This record gives sequence, C-alpha cells and structure tokens, in this order.
Amino acid sequence: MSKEADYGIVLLTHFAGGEGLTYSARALSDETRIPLPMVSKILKVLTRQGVLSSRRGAKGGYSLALKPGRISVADIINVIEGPIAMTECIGTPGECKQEPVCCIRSNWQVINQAVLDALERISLQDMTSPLSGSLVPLEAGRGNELGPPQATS
Amino acid sequence: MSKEADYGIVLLTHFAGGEGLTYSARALSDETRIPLPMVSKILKVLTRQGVLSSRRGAKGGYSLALKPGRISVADIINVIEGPIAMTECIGTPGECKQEPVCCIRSNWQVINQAVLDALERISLQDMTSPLSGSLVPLEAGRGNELGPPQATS
DNA sequence: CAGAAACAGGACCAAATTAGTACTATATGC
DNA sequence: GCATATAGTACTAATTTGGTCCTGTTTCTG
Repeated sequence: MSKEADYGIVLLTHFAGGEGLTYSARALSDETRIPLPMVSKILKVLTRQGVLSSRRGAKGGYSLALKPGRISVADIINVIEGPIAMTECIGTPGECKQEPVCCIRSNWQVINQAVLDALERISLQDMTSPLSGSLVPLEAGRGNELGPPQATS
Repeated sequence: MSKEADYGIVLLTHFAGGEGLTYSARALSDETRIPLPMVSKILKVLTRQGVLSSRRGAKGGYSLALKPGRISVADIINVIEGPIAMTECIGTPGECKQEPVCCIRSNWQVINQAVLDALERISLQDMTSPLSGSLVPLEAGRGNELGPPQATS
C-alpha cells in the first residue's frame, strides 16, 4: 500500500475518533506528525472524492462527509490509490502479454476478491478501537480436500 | 505485488503442473511468454532460496525442490519480494516517524496477519486448478456488533 | 474594507524502486 | 572440445512515489 493511502487512513481515523468535528489541515498535521503539505494533498483528494467535506476561509476546515460506520478501509484505499489489485491483470486487464496463455489469472481474481471483501468489512469506525485479534482467515475452498500447505504432501 | 513475484508464481505453477519435470529457462520463457532474462533472474533467486533445485550444463535445468502441496503463495512472495506487509510499520517497525502517536498500527497488524494467513493456506498445488469461487472472506470480529460498513449508520 | 486564515488546484522535483538487459564465469554431457 | 545451461553480478532506463511550492479563492474578524 502506498504511503499516501496509509496516511489517508490515519487521518480519517482521526476524524472518526472525534465525533463529527472539523479539523484544519494544520491541526491534523500537528496531531499526526505528518508533514503539512502531505496532509493538505491527501485531504484535497478525499474531499474531491466526497469522503470529506470542506469549508474554506478562517474557521474553515475539513469534516467527515459520511458516518464513520459507512466508510470502509477498502473505500479509502480505492479513492486514494485506485482499484485494489494484487496483480496487474486484475486492475488493468488486457495489458499483460501472457494473458492468453495464463492459467492462473482466474485464481488471482478469487484471491483478490477475498482480500477486497475483507477490507470492505472493516469500517473507519472499527479502526478507532482495537480490532479483536480473532479475524477468521479466509479459507480457500479447494476441489481436492487438502489441508494447509505445511500439513500436506 | 511486484511483477517479479507475479512472474515467479506463474513459473512455479508451471512446475507444479508438470509432475516433477525439469525445465530449462528457455523452455519456460517460450511456454509462458515471459522474456528469457527475466525468467533466468527469477529462477536463480528461487534456487538460491531453496524452492527450486538446479542442474547445470547440457540437459540441465530447474525442478521443484519441494512438493507443490508444501509451498504456499505466501512463501513465494516472501522469497522474491521479502516480507508481506500492507504498511511500512509492519515490515520495518521503528522507521515511521509517527509510530509513537499512531493508534492504528495494532489494527494493521491484525489485518496483515489475516491476509498473510489466507495466502499461506493457498498452495502451489491449489494454483494448478481453479480455486472454487467460494472463498470465505476473512471476517473482522468486532467488539461492537456492527454489520458491514454499507449496512450500518 | 483590510487582512489573516484556510482550502483549491496545479505544477514541479528528486529520490527510490522496478523492470529488464548484458556479460562473464562455471559446470555438464556428448 | 564444443554446445548447452545455470551462477553471479553489474548495469541502465523508466516509472512511481513522496514530498514541496506557488498562485488562486473563499470566509471570517476587527
């Protein structure tokens, strides 16, 4: 994940922690230790994409445009970085030279979708408090009934 | 994921499909349409890391050093790219300037671990045939009982 | 109204990473 | 000895990324 997306999630989590408050870019920079120009840049993107709403002028600033329970981590990565894709062929099909002879692309689609689903289930709200460690890992339904790689031939 | 890791998985899946056969770099390049120098480079890394074994000279080539059921997708990414980490602070702790004031790092650890677990459960063997689309997405166990972001306030 | 505070929108740059290439050396089989 | 094939390393070119800067425009306050 790019640092920009990373920062974006940190910043938005800050908003989610503070019950609909309005923050200036400078204030957020101070509180998060992320350099001001970077903070500005990211907030602008998030505003253009409708995640934040902004008010200009003195006493202006940014505030969440949506309820923190309705924004997912996947959403945020999506608006900052573009589509979440493990391989090039998922994000931009047709680019890869060996797509015609590639027999694992469909498998990547399945894996990618699983990760995507997971990140979509985690809301900004969730990020404000510790996630319980009991994340149920995604389970590959296999045709052959193999155990995990370490336990099988 | 880097293209090198992507290619690596394609190449290894090729090995897994062909029951312990030995392939030369050239043969693999022809079959996968991945440029030869690239194939060579990746195979060398995989050999040094013990995933493949090699034989030099005429009639030489590469073959799998382990049973395809015992190599996971996570393993492959790991040896080619290094540790799988969604954020910098997971892969190389202590680098990030705002780590002391960051309150979401522990959550990233949980998320990262879930993805890691998922990729560890998918073996090379599994990649040779279509994964059933019914991957159970990883489920965030939340303290508060929220539904998915889209369904809640 | 003047000025300060704060966002909007770009353009821009430098460093790091990545993708890909090339070359030399060494081992093997015929 | 020669052809085949890996080992190792160095190199380059292009892209991406992280980060900065500057010039507006809007709004509040005195």
